Amino acid sequence: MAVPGPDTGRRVTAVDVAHAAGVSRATVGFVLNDTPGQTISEGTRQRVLRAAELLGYRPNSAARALASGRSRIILFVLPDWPVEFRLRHYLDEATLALDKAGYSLVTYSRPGQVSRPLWESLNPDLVIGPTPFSASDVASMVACGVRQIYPDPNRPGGLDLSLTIDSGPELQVDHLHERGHRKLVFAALAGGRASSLVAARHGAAQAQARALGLPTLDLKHVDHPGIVPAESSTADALTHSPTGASRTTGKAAPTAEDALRGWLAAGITGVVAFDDDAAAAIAGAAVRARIRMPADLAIVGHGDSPLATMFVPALSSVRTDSAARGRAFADFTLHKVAGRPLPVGRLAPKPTVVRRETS
Amino acid sequence: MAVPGPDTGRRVTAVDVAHAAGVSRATVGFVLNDTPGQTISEGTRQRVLRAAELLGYRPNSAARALASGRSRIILFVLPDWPVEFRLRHYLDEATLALDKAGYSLVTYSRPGQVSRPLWESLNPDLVIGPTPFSASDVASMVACGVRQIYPDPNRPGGLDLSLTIDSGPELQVDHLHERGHRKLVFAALAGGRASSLVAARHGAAQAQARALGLPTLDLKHVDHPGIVPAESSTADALTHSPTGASRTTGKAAPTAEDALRGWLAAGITGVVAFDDDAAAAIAGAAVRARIRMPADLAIVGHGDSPLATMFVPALSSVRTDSAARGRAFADFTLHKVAGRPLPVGRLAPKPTVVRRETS
DNA sequence: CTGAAAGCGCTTACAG
DNA sequence: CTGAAAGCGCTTACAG
Repeated sequence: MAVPGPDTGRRVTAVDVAHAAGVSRATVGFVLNDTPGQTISEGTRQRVLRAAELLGYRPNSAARALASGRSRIILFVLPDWPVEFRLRHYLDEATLALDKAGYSLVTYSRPGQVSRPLWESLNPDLVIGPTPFSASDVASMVACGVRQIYPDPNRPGGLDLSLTIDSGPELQVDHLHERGHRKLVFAALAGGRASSLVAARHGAAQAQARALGLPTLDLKHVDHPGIVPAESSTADALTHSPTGASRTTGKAAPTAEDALRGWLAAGITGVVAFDDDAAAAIAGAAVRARIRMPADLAIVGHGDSPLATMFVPALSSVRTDSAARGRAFADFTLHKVAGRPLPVGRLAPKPTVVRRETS
Repeated sequence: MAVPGPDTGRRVTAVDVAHAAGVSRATVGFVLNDTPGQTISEGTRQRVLRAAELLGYRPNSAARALASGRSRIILFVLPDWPVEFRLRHYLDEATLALDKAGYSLVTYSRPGQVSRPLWESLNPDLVIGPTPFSASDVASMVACGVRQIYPDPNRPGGLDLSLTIDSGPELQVDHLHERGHRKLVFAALAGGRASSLVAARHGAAQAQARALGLPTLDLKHVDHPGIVPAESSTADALTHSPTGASRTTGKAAPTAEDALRGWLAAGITGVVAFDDDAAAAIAGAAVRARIRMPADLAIVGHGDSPLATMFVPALSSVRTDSAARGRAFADFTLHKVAGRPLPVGRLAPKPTVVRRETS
């Protein structure tokens, strides 16, 4: 009888390990899963472990999922909007922490209408995303046996663990305030798809401005040719031309430089940018308009992307500890799948302002 | 007897559908899977389809995978290096095309040493990555029953479908050549992790320079404070300070501006950048050194990232049709899982140069 | 301390 | 044209 192994075609199963170790199949499972409530003699344990190692045994996860009813897979549905640069650190840390607990993290960016969303083929134990799922998505997940969904469709209103909001906007406002700026605007790129996130960050910045006794902090949209607009929001759009010359716009939109000068004329001296892309677009327009930074206009971005250090002038920006947030995410997830209540008083990692040349 | 459905806790199975449609369980499978070689009467077919629809039946993918031995999952292992901005378009298109054929695409960025790599929990039919897998990874995949691995570990040497190399470097050289530049360098950021990709692109650029009768195109590494170096490559490093003032470097490295002037003094007028980050770092140094672009120095990036349009001056860059490449990837994958040979003469989508202000 | 056995929900020859 | 039945490789009460 050929011993199954890396050489033969057939995959090694628990039966093979049981044979090799001279025990029953169930015992193999007990040893390998550290099943509680079983008392296995140390000798048996070692024999099983050694046999499994020797044969290169890997449990078949489909069989395991079918028998146990749990896949040990966590599905993370990525947001629609461009993901921040540091998401990878975040996910790497979360993956590591979940792996230690025996879970696998799968990230999913769902394009348009697929016929089989990933939760259908993966049978995840838990699905989590940054924004609420549509009713039909929830129904589909439930039909696929997903036990836990976050944000919880039964308690709409918000995430238990905020993946999208940090205290960045507050910090941006504080920073500009400390440096003597009083009249601020909140600026985002027109055509970005993260409208809910823009609104949330703008709201947070506004609240902080109010708390500091500053005037109302308006939301301005900044056009940029590199960005394809999703919906036109021409109201307060600021058009930016890459060359300052080759403009073919039909509408008589003000040039970016003119608009910026308008801001300055209105007494605005500080810009809270939604993200570093918006900060760069505005800083670029300021460079072309020969507006001095930070003397005439101060700008603080959000995300601390490579763009912030690359840009000339280098962009001040808010940095978050992505790795710590990734671990917090894993922590949240593990508590949920285990059905344990979340410990109270856990601290979200605090972001910091990295000051560079624009503030 | 309660009819199982969205309301009851129990998940709907094929047995429920069979009951509702008044047929056997096997027939349900035949209808839903369009099993070839079965002749089902139209009436039966419709009854089954309607019952499945009504009950919201979703096949249990774990059971299906266990019984059939195929998971219909494709695992895409992301490269180690920062992924290009347009990867998302690429993956979205690939996901869509694979979905149509009944397959799911899962992307995987593996952090450090996890105890259970994703191919262990997913049982993918095929694993594909941009660079060859280590021997231990291959062994692990084989032990987990992965049938197909690309790049093929048995035929080392390269990908059948190039995910990493396009004809971008050739185009960059052509573009600079057309615009009258003769002495060029190839520049990458020091500390980037994509060393194999840097070498490949540099090689392609060099070959094209040779074909055009240009002098040898050296590889230069550019330091940038925003990038954490993986390995030090101090040999020909170019240090870039974000403020031009607050430098605390111990070593007496030349300033970025000085180094750039060195290039100019050596007669170099064109830079083929590995990616847009490298292009931006060099363009930024040029701005600070008051070197005119493209009059004194022309730069062409690669990837056409948002950075290229954001930067001042806006960066010329090579753009690839990511969506078309994503479809080509799906096509490749589907041929492989079906065991069909790849049609010959398929064309990789051709990239183009987007000329902006640096060339 | 260990094993025999049922069951998870499918697929797939095989038999009518 | 349709159904009865074995089998995929696990987990998990249950019985010794």
